Amino acid sequence: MPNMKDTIKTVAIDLFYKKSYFASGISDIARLAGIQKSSIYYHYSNKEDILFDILNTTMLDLNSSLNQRLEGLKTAEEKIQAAIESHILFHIERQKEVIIADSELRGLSIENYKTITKMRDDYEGKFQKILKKGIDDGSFIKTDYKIISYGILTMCTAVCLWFDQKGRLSKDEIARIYKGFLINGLKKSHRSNSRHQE
Amino acid sequence: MPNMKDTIKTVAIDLFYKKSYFASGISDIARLAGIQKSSIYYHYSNKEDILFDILNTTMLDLNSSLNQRLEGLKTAEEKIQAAIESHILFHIERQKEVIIADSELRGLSIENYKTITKMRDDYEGKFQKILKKGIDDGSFIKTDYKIISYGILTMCTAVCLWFDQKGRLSKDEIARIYKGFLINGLKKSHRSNSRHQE
DNA sequence: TAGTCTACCGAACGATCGTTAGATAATGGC
DNA sequence: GCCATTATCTAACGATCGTTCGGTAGACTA
Repeated sequence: MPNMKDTIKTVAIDLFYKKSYFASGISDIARLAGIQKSSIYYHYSNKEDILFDILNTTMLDLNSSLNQRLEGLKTAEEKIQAAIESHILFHIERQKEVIIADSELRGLSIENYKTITKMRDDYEGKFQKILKKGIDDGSFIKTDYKIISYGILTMCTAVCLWFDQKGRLSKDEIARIYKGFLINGLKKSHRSNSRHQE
Repeated sequence: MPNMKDTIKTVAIDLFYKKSYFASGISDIARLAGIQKSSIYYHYSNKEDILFDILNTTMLDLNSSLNQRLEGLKTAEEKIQAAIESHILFHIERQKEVIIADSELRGLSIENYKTITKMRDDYEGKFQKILKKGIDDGSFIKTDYKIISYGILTMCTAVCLWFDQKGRLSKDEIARIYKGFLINGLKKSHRSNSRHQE
């Protein structure tokens, strides 16, 4: 017997994912939750409040998921691999929510928008810190770590857009393939100086 | 003196980009175009028709942009570099439209949806063909070319989300950085067999 | 048993939605 | 000077939007 607020949130995630935030009505949510639309306002103060609740918990969970995964790791290579894995797995496991988080920020008021983007920027910052460290200590190729962090993050984020539960590859296989490809791209190639190799 | 249909399309691109398709009203478009909302229906049969027009021309242009850029190229490495560059530059030059194309497919009817996704799949197919060729002839590392094609495409697609006209890097620099990173990731690393190197 | 709180309901609010109908003014061909 | 076409207008349509209001059944508290 789950409480009604959770039910509302769950059906809202479903609707926002399928139809987008603005195309989903309060009455749609109410119908799927099995209550009258006015009852929604007992649990949430307005429509945007539902969206914010979804985005907020998603970002919180994403962040703590990363922190947990990074605990105890030392080298930049270990860390970036763990971060990539954490990011990919979260984006598969929480597919609907992260798709909403990526596409519905325009539904937020200015203050709420700032709250969410602040969390996103902090999260990105952790990836950038790892990359910078790896470049500085010579384990990664010299490159623009900010731009590359965007690249890595968006590449792994987009997994949520095409991942198919019944597809050919499991989430762990996808994480492994991407980790390998990205690490290969980050590490010094045969063409550059080979001080660290051989 | 541009014609009104183009004006409508231009302001619609602006609005859909800023506020999303469903949050933008016909009256918004009309106001910005300087006409009454009923006049919209002289040029477009309904709201979705405007969206489809935007997505359709965007996909057509994206495709012909790639075809042009690939002309005359032979090796997989040349081709994938050219394809990456074409993709990135297009996503910077047509920033607003590609963002709409990436997020507003849910606004289309089933038939229109099929038309657009067909074009997108054909486009993706060209990247996959190049990657497969490069893997088969030994110039790229053995990897899952479908998954990697998604990765490369989404990574380069997402440039449109963070690129800033007044930012630190020009579009050509970004294209160069990404090309370098991705090629490095695709080519055999120092750790694998080195038959092709030295 | 009276009062309070929780979780909902039904009905209505004004505003806006996408769309249509019919009128009109300007233009160009015959 | 007449007719058709083009491009726009005003006015209105029913439907739906997010939100608010007052009411109420049931559970818990004193």
